[in-house]
Amino acid sequence: MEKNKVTIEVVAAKAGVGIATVSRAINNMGGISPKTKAKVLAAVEELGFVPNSNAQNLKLRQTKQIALAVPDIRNAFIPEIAYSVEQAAKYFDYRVVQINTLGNVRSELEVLRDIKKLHVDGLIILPLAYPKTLKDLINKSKLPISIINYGKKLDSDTKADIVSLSTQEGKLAMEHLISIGRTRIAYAGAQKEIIEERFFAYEDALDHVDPSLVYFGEDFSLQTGARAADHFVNLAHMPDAIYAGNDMVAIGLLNRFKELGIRVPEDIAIVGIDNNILCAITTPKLSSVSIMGSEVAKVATELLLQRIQEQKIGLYERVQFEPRLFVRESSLARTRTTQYIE
Amino acid sequence: MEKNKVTIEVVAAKAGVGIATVSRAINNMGGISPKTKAKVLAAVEELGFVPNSNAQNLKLRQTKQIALAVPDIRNAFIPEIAYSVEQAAKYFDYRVVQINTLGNVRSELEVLRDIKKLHVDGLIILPLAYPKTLKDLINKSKLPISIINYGKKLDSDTKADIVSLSTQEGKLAMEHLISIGRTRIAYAGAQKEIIEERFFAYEDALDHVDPSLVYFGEDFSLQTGARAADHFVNLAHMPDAIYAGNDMVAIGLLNRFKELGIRVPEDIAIVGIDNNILCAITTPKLSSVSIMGSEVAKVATELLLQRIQEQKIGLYERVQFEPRLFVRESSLARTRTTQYIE
DNA sequence: ATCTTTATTGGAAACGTTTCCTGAACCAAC
DNA sequence: GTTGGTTCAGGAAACGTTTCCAATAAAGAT
Repeated sequence: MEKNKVTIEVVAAKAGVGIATVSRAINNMGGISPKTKAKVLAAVEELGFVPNSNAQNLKLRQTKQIALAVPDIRNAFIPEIAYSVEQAAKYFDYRVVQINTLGNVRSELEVLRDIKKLHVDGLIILPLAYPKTLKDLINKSKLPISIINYGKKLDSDTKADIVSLSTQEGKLAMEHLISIGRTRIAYAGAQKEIIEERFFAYEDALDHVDPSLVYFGEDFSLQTGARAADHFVNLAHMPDAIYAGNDMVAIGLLNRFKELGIRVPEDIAIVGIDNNILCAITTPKLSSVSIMGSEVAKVATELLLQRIQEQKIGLYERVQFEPRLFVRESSLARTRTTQYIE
Repeated sequence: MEKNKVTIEVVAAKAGVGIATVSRAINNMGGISPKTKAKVLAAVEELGFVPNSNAQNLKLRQTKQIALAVPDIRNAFIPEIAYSVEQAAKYFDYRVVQINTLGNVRSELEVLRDIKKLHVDGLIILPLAYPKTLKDLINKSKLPISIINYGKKLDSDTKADIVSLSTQEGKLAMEHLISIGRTRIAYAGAQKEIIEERFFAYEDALDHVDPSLVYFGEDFSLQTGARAADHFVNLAHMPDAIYAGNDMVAIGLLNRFKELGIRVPEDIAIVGIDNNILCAITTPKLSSVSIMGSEVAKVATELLLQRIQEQKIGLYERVQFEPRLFVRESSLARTRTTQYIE
């Protein structure tokens, strides 16, 4: 690897000054005459000197890095979040280390447990589940943490800034389906343990839950959607609307229904959640509720970095973003159906 | 930030040994009796000691981190690559720092120029363009670099491992369109400077290029596809097939054609490139050529980390991955069209 | 019992910065 | 020309490891 041995000392020698002076010059601090400063900077330039960040960080007790732990960068709205975090961090001159927890609760806890080994100044985590251990580990941790809260209310005494993706998106979706006159509404998503709120919203919106209208798959994927479609189709009494736990599931439903010759929204209306880029390109276009992922990521990052820089302790923020409903073809009201059918 | 002041010295005191012994214990090196080792490890456990990586790295002259510079994590097959890199790096106990160059050539060069400031042991870069400066900067750099080569042949004297996403994917796509009997084939993509090979494959596959059948948009996006569709529709003599520079463009075409009442593949066949997850969920399903992104990313990462660990110098690898064609509905041959139309 | 050899151990230097603190140099004012 | 106050510069300590090297203890050979 043959690193350049250009250290601050070499620069000092070249410029004919002491190392302290070089340090002052490159960090442009006061207490140095413009003339020597220029001299030093010239030497820096000529030698191509770059301060060794390990040494700097060792001395300054920081790393200028934060970690971003997400379930899986390949999923739905995560790239958007990763992007948003990276951009916000860059503004503070911070780098982002990427960690995929792989939808594995154990590895989420591991991240927190080994957080010191991570070699970062702070952590942004988007947890999949919220076992009691999670809060304990967070509260025990000395590191600033921002949580991007996905669906579940966290105990208020959690020692972290929490930016919540709305917990109302399910309600919004359900209200929408009801408002367009659907009465037999189904739910499709992963087992409720993963993102409970999504399913609770379903229960809450209905007087009575028909168990046959609830389909729990393994995950929030296209496959889950396809299997859910098969399940609903085989019912004696099919639903007339489906609230899908996320867009991938919704698209899985859409596809399978198309293959089965079931019309959306005439036979069944569908609403997804996340409002990802795919919604606009499915057939029919998918109605969806946006949870404002990139805005949330930005705020979570800013809170974290402010906390780090100000060495703020306690006074944890709670920010809640409101969801937005985007009505597209998959949930047009029946009275307007003719506009859609060509 | 109130760091734990648990240093190796505290552990040494607790265990009643010297600091050198502690170091030997935690890095399980030889020359230490099992008994003392156990004693030290117990103290480590009890105090929750975690070695300060800045100090370690300063001493060892490494960072245990690599940077991944991609145009934009939100685009098409990039998340897959980022994921693959992270997983491969984890295997070597390395972390990945994420950088989005934002499709900006200048910022790509900046990454290379400031590579020392990046505080990493190596770099994986997926460049958008290949100005002469790029090679110069790479060759001048002392840091190990793996290039994920996207479409353009690099000079063979580039001092980096190069893993190439195939340059034959365009050829494959064109041959496919020709094989299903299409004669008036168009191209849609970004201006040719960005990924030249994609367009060159188009030129190479044809005896004569009709300029009206070539549409260059600003980028490889849905919008570019939509605009291309408008362009082709207004032609006196429409194409009967389109080779799209990537899937997003292809999907943009697909959508706009649907709105315009033009049938795919009956009126116009379409083939995209990347074979991303969307291909299976469009209507009609999109034929596409996969460039094997995650395999490429894995190999690029492994080469980089091997180079780092073995301190290998010179002997740069060139790996080429072959593309794979996935035929779906958007490019079914006309004789089989009836199978598709319901 | 004495002398080698081997297995463990601890002290101290080094990695490359930042920063405290002391010292020199300069200037103005008496 | 001495004094007092600024301003600027440099030496050295400290950050928390790893590792060389010397030292000690244990063990084996004579």
